[in-house]
Amino acid sequence: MASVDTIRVYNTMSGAKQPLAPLTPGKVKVYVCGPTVYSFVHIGNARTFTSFDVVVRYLRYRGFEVKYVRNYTDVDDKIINAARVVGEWGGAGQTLSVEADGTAKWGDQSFKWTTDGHQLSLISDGTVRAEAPIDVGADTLTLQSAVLKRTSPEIDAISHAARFVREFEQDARALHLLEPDVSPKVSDTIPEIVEIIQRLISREVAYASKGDVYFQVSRYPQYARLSKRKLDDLKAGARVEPQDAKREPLDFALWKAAKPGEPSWDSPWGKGRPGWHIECSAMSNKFLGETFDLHGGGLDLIFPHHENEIAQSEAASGAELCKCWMHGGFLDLEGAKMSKSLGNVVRLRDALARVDAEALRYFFLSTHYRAPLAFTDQSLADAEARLEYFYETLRRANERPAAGGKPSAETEKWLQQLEQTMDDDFNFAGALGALSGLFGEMNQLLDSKDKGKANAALGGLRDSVKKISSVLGLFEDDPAAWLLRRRDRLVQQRGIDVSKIDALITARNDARKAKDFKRADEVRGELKALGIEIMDTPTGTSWKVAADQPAK
RNA sequence: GGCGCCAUAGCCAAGUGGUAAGGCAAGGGUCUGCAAAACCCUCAUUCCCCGGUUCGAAUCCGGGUGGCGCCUCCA
Repeated sequence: MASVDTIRVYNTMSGAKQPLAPLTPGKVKVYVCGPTVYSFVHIGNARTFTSFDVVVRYLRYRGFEVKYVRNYTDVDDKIINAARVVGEWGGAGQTLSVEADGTAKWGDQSFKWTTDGHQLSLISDGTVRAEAPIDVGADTLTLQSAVLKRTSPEIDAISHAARFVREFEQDARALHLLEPDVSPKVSDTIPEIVEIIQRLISREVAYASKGDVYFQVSRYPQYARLSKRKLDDLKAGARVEPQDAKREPLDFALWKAAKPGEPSWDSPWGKGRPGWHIECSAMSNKFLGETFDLHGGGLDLIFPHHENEIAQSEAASGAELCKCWMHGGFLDLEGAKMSKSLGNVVRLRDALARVDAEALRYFFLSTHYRAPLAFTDQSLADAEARLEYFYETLRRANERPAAGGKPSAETEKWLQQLEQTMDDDFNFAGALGALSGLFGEMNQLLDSKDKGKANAALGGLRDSVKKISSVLGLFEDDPAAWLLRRRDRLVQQRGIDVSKIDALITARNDARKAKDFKRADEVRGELKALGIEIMDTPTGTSWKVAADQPAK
């Protein structure tokens, strides 16, 4: 094992890379902000989770014992709001059907929807088509001046959240995300949350007011040092809702008094539920202690989520929350960050139906985790084509006798390059460069005339690829199976008639046997016109779907 | 308005003081009955523009221009 004190990580707090230097040598404690489970996760979430998945995998590859915690926020305004509108709403002779998956139907029109708890917005083609104010107490919606009453039983927020925890788990498996060591939920952490809030009150940085509890930002002078904001600037933009029981505009809720129909728990301040940020303070403290090594999340969590987390945790414990703050860059869709309020969001599940999971991972790894990444059909198609190259190479390598063996000097060089580049703040794109070198070498060996020598070298190379595979979460499938599955998917997407292809290939091979090459080439042309490429190999003729158009 | 990030070939993208990784596309070649795949070669005297520091800058500093993000829920 190479020296492991060379890993450097960019810390948002300092704005610079720093040595990893774990609190306990050889062990790394990682906390990643997981999904708020109000609906299906989108590909932007998926990118962030994949980034930290690779970070954890790499640290383990480097010999660290990693404790990886990624939470589920299953108690939250967005969940409550979503659960409240999901279901059937009737009136005016029409039915509004609001589905948990984020789609809605009004008559024969289809929409995506969002809600802020006060109104339901129906969106199509990125434009809000209708807004329906919600009358919570009366359980009615007003859509285009028609008053709609709920006609299906309301889903409670907790089971709505539980469903999307399961959906997330399914997506995570499909994306080959490692299971974290602990995946805590807010609903399982209420006592710890209450306890930390009590401590904040006793330290006089928090106060109870009308059943709510607020963190008093002015009592925590170090506030906003992660986002590097000036308190005066924040005050200028702070919102004060009339019903708020806050002392000062910047104060934020640790505990919210229960409103009718909301999930709630008993507390010293009456029935209520945690505010948005406190759960991460409680969960990280419960499973990783007062101070841990790495805290990850998307760029957009810096303010206010992580800022508030720091304030709560550090005010409560008096200790530094974490040594290094890592933030993943956004995934851009059509030149802009995906915006839920406009409904231009691609769900991970939909993306996985179109493109191979490992191709999606490869795409996520094609640039540095902190840089923006544009989600386009072309880049996805490129990723899948590249993955096909890797798998084709591995398939060929698998046909050789499985001879163990030491990695060649050449292989060692590529491995070293991969480690060097990953050591420098997990440079994914750099790692992919080293990967290309490795596969180039493998193909050279596979093409080599000196089979004995090649097979010996191939053994060591294959082991090296396997190691890298575990780091990147790529090439986890059987190569032949992957290639076949991809072909099947393309066949289905393009509506290709396989029996026709088989017949044409047979016809061509008959022609070839008869040395009628003119006819054989004609058949090749016919197949080409169908979007099929054929390969003559020593073991027969195989075919694939030409990748001449982006995967749709 | 406040704060911050980014700008490298036709496209995607590494590189943060020592003379431009890698991928796609393109052109040439090897192999092949012909192809495909694979492999080899070629493909940025130059890193948005203008100044400055330095023996030396894509990399540091100053000033522009262009794009994006956060400041409200967001991965």
